[in-house]
Amino acid sequence: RSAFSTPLKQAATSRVVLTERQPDCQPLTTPPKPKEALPADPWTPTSNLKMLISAASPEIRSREQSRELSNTPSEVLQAKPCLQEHLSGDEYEKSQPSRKEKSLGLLCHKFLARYPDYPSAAENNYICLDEVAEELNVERRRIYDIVNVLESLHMVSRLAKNRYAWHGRHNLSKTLQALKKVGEENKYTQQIQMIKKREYEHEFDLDGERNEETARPLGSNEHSEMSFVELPGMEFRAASVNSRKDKSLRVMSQKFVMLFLVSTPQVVSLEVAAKILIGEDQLEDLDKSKFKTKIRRLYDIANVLSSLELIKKVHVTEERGRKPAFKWTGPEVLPNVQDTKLETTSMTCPPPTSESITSKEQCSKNLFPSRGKQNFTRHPSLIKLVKSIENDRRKIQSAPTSPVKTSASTFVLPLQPGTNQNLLAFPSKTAQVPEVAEHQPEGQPKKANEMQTKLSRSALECDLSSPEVGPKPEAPGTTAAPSQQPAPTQPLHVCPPSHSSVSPVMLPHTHSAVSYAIYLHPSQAHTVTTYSPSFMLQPLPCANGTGIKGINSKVTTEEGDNQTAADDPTKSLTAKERPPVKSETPPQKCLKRSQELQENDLIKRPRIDKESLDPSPTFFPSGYLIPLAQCTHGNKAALSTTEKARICSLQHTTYHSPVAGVIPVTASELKAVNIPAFHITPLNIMLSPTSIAAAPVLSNSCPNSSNTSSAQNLSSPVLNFTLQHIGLIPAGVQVPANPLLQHVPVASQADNVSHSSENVNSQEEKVRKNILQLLAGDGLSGDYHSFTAGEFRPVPKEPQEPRTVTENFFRTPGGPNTEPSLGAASDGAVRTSQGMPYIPQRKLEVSED
DNA sequence: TGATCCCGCCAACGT
DNA sequence: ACGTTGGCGGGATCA
Repeated sequence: RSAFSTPLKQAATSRVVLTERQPDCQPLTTPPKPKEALPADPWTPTSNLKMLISAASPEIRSREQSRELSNTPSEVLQAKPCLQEHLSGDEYEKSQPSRKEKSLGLLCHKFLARYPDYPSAAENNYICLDEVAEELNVERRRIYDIVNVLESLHMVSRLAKNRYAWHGRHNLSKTLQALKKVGEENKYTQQIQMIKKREYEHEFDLDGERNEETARPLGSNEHSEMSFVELPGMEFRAASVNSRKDKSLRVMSQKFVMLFLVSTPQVVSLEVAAKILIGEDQLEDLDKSKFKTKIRRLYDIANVLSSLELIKKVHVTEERGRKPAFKWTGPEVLPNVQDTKLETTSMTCPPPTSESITSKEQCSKNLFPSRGKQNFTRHPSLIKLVKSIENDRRKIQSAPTSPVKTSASTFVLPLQPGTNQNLLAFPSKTAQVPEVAEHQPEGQPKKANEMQTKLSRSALECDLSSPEVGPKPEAPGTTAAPSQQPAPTQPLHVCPPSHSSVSPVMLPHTHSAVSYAIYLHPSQAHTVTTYSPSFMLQPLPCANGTGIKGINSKVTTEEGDNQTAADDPTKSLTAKERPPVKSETPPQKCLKRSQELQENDLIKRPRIDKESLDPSPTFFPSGYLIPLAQCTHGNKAALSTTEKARICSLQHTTYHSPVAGVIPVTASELKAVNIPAFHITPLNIMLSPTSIAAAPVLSNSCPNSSNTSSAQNLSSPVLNFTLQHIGLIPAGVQVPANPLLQHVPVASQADNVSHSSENVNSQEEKVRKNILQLLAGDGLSGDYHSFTAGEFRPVPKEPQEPRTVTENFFRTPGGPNTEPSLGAASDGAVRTSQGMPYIPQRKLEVSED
């Protein structure tokens, strides 16, 4: 718990405030980054506002702020309480803050002003909901709204009960990449078009015919509920959070963002968004109230996103009239992320040893309160293991027959059909194999492997080098000396991720290096089997620019700034946001390469995908993406780096099932974390293999998944490969001996695995068996669940740590969870989505208010 | 009016 | 049983 509860308000400077706020911060750590140093006024409501204002980008909300804030500073708000007493009724009322002053957007600004965009790794920015609510003078409920949205962007993660960790924008680029990817996989673009088309049709020929076709696709698709998309790293928290059915805000927020990222003009009208999000749209009859509610929620989300300056409100004018819409003003999401910068260091970094320990300890302190040592202990063994794994992997890859490119392979989360757990998958911790159903058919040519390998290298380099994807944390001026803190490597903890593969599906990264894990609802899982056709459909996946179907829209912002074209994202970026991120030059090369590869793959593979399409098509992946946790999971990060490289190379495979989630951490993450080179220590490397291993394809196949020929397709080599990895994985996981991990429930069979590497072998065997079974078809059974990683919680010493995982993730039927299936699910029934025809475009104009 | 969206009831969850 | 989360939608404000 935070030590301080004292309100900062009064005397501190904004900066100070921050610092104080975070009791937990380590002294050493650099001070919070104050974004531009703010004036050091006493902390008064007013000052607060000022901060906000200054902080706030002018573009967004400028109007409101200027109006509201400037004129009636919120002083009123805070001051009021005192005044109130004296005032008579009317006066009192007058003094009351207007509705606007209480807006979520404003509140969000205040909230954001409290934390640096790019907090240094060292500092732990803990957020205590109670405190915040109190300080901001709002009910907690409101804070939840904000936090939930921030969480969807992985800007915060939940640590424990009333507590969240602030990550700022470090993970933002990754998150966005992941979201974009998922959005593409979901075919959101098509869905949007569909909707528009329908509307269009409606206009003219009222119902005439928009029969099923039109309707269908939509319904089928989205319906599914999604889960949350998580980035590797942040998962822990997610896990806990996810356990619940997070139905809305979080997920809705991610979906909403996805819409922006996939749509060409990057302008999304509320109406369309609501329909898609409802997914449900089942069949047309949206009921009004539902729709209305959705819209309400979208406003809530939009307000927060606006405060983050990721979107801004505009109006789209169509024939019908003006419709409220939002335009994306956030950073462009590049397919790949990569920066150069640290890589060298990271690569070079010496293995962790004593020093690492230190760092690690810090980490653990922050993130995981008590455990650290253990991990280290295991080191050596792990290393060996890793190496061996690596070797194997190499062999495999190089092998002529080399199995399908690993990249392609994906693991699917096996969710039980009935269960609700939406999200599960945890990458990390346990590896349970069981569920895996089949692996995917994608028989992709292997040649890719070779290339990949090569690429991977380069990619790695890139990744490594570019530490920050987005985040460059260091705020100028800020104290932090990233270097100082060793990265918290807690290597140990990390490991797990790979295994987790089990549950989560690993997606090959398409262009982006980003990895994410998607959690699906069980129901979805079935459906999902297929790969997303989207790729196929869209030959030009990435293009952000001109879109395919563009609507002619004119966007105008209020301020009249760049409003016009909705598109140039570049402009919009704020300096703050984009800090380091964009420097992608070097990386770009990598990207290009990877893309090229991808393209090739696409070309090659298309057929397969198509096939998959037919059957029951749609799947919309819904998931939650988790970014790597920064410090927390330093290890992972390390792993990820390696993987990343691979991924990078591999990415092409877009097609995977939407469901899958990628676990691997990206280099960027590391950067974000500010983890020093350490991460890359041998351990990491070692791990990476594992993580990679995870990649092997296993798709949860639905039993019926016609498309996937998974089993059949597996080549023995592949199978072996897969098995090996799988087997390894578990071992690896355990090795780390991270307490957390340990707890994680392992697959029933696997569970025994001891942490030590030695045990691995036996374990492997088990695993293999399981896998085989799965392949055979057993896997489908819903029983087993995924495991998860534990979540990290700050609280030291609580024994329960592990609990989260178990409980949440593993809920078994019968338990509390059994919840009503999502309504959606039922209807979600499958509808196939076929490619959507392009919709005739209408003219739209976007205007500002 | 229609667009926004604050407010807070109350259920699901967690402890 | 009680505290935390957060879905949800009535109805107040705004434009």
